[in-house]
Amino acid sequence: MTELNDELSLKNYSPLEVEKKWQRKWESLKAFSPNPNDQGEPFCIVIPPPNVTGSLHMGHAFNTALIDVVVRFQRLLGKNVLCLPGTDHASIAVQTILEKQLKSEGKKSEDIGREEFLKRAWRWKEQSGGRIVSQLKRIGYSVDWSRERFTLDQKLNEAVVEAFNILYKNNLIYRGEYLVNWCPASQSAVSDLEVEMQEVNGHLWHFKYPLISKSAEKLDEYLEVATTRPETLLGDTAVAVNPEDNRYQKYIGFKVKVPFVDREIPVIADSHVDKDFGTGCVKVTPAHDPNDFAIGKRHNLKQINVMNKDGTLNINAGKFQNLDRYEARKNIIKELDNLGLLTKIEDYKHTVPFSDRGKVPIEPLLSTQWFLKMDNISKGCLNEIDSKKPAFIPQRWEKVYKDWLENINDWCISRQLWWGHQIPAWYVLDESQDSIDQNTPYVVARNEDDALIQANKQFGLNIRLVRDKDVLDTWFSSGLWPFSTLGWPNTNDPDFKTWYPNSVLVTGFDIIFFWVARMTMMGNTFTNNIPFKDVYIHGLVRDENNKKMSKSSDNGIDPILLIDKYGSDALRFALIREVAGAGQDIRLDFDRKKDTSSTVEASRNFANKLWNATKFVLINKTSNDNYLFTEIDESSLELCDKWILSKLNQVNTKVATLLKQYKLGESAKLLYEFSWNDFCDWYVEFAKQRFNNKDTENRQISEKVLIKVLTDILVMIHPFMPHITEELWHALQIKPQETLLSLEKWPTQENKFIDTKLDKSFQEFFEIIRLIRNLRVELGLKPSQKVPIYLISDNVELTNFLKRLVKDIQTLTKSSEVFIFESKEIDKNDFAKSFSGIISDLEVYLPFKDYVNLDSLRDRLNKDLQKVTQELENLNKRLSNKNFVDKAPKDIVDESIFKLKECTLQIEKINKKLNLLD
RNA sequence: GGGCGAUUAGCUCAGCGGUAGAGCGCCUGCCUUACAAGCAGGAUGUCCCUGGUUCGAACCCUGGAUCGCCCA
Repeated sequence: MTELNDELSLKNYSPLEVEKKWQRKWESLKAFSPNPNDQGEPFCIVIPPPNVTGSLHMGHAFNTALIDVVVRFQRLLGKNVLCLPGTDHASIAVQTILEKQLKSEGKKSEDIGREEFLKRAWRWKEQSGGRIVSQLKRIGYSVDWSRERFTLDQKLNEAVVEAFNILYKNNLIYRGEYLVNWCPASQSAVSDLEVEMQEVNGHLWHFKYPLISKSAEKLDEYLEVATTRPETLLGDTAVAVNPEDNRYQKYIGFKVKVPFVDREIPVIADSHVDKDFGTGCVKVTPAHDPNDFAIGKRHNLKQINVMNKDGTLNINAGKFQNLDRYEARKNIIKELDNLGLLTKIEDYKHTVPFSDRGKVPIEPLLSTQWFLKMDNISKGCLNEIDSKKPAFIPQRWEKVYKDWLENINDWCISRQLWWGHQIPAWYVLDESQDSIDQNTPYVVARNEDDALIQANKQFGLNIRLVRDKDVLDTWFSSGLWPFSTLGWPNTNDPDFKTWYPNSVLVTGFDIIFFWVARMTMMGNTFTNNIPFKDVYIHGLVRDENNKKMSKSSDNGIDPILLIDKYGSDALRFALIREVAGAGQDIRLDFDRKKDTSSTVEASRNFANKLWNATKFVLINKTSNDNYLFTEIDESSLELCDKWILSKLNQVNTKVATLLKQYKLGESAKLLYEFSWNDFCDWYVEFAKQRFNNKDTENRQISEKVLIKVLTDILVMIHPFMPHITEELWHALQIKPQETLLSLEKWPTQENKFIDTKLDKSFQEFFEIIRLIRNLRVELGLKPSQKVPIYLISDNVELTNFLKRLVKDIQTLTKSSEVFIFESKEIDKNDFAKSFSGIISDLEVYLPFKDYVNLDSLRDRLNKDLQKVTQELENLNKRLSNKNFVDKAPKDIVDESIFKLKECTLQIEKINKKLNLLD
């Protein structure tokens, strides 16, 4: 044995050591850095980039595990696989963190200026991003680190600028004044998707506006309105009622007076007003509410903005100027009450939009922003859906994707932040001008020089340029990720040519809109291609209380905790084994006090099992000769060899098929069962018996089969548990040490070994072994006590089969001797007082009169009798049903008839035995 | 209001037309020279309820209950 094997056979499984070793080796060998010219069909996954702010949580670990299984499997299939890693810059999140830091220093971002701010941001990115990369490496991700990308890399930045220019040139980008979701915390617009609706306990305040008639006379009548946001009344420009509403029809065309600001506003009719909500009268604030904005457009209402960007009220709020929006609300209610205008306060549960990042209520605010026109772009993707571009797995998510594309709104892509891709638009000012408003002309270009040339052409030479301060939504650049990472806009880049479109996108369902849809739209627009063939959607990791793990609810579990305890292989396997269903969420049983998880522990135990099975093989291997790995000569195989090879090849076929369909959980379970139950529990035990024999030829065959099966198991499990399988595979010295299992080939499926009839025979055989073991337990025999057993049956096929396995029966049941007879060969009366069991057409006797407790024997037989009788009844019922016999498939009917016969026979035998006892 | 998912052993979940499974936990016995991170046995279920389709339903279809998610 070599040093390596010595080491292994002495040692216990220590995941961390093994994992560190192979992670280093893979990296130093650049094992996963492919060349575009390598042979093999190209296969490419670009990972969903985690954002640099975070440290990794279990959700990332899950996503990573899934991707890595797919990628490693495809590599084993011989494809030219690229798995490209990276991170995204997360504009808002980073900005928020940095501003917090600054605040603790008593500073604001304006104090240090954009340049210094960005320096800090980059510094911070280096730290934080580094942490994520090291975490990903500890999971064992087989990505190409040499191609790692970051959304703000020079190249990717160029791609963003190019994309913006193309879109602008095609009239798809415009600058306009719209109601946007304003986050007063981060002081930036955010997109619809970054808004989360939350139910809050609020109030519905009712108050009345004094009416003024058409002839401008002040009436002693009032119109009562109800609102959840009284402070917005300062910006009201109308009161609307439903035209069908009899109560208010007469007032249409009248005016009301808005208190505090003394503005007279019209009473208008709009069919969108719900008669039954509140009082049926709606105050209309076009500058502060999306519905009102729409009403305002329909009726040409003025838009009066009463709020500053930090959530305080502005000059239009009159005496409430400079108050915070919630402070103002209190004051206004109080004063309305003083004026006798407040009529009612109701408790009211309603949903309020919150900023995802800022965690404060969103303020719908009128402002000038950049927008991307979506209708044509989304239509392009909708047209591809029917041809399964992309193909969603599971398919039901296609509907979610489609619905969103069909009901899409224009995308507000500008953010009032510094960290990100600055918008490549320059405002054109003449020398004297220094302020920019919505009418200021601008040019869009690839850089400032080009912008100047353009601007000079259009506006003459006496101008100066000021670049737009805003940056683009992070998802704008993420949308380009599948191709910007591969060299786009240079479509001649070998990476792009080889690996685009990507093969599959693997991601959580929570990100279908943010990401999947944006990528398909961008991809389709810029490359005329949906950027990936498949989209494999998985569930979310939830905590022990079924809550989604997230930073904000502080329930995240650091995967590194579990990796430290059980190893990455165990964590990966556990996560995947839990995900057999079609994209269900997984709940991780994690004990927060002890940092333990029984699911992950079970997977670690499985890894340990593989470790020890390999140890067993190494210890018993008699030679390092290559004969062990040469082709197996079928004629020399024993029954159990044939059986395990049959199983192996079935498992191989099934697992390969399942993996191609992204049924990772199911394949993991199958491999677990086969390795543990078939290989370790049974085949290794068969082998032991043969190792005790002196027959060296037989022994060598067994060694050969052991190694063949174990090797295949290691290869097939490798995508799930890459480190331990790589270690064990090397320990077996199947190939020269410099080769890697990671770059090996998936085992060939040899159908000639598949023998389902043999499988059935062995199933029966195992049942017989179990029966004998049971009998021994019931007899109270100690494990060390060896007794003879008698097997009696008139089924010659069965007895012949069993005769070939006599030695195995003996060792597996710890019997001193095994006798197999046909009933005519013996006198059953000799066994009258023996302890016995019956299984289909076989009787088992343990002739130990001294031990026999007749009552317990009778109990056992009666119990069996009851069970079989019940089954017989069921079968009888079934078969006496004419409809069943006529309509059910023939094999089902035949099977029932066969079972019926078996049952009858067995009952007969049990009864005979019972009679003998009496 | 619209849509999607879940409901199966004490717990976490598979199964999705032929009469119920796994892991963990639990009970019994074993340190059997690969493995106590183990071995051998064992117990445990109106498969949420209700109709229907079918020879046959945990599985398909009606309706409902409970929980969760997404969109408005």
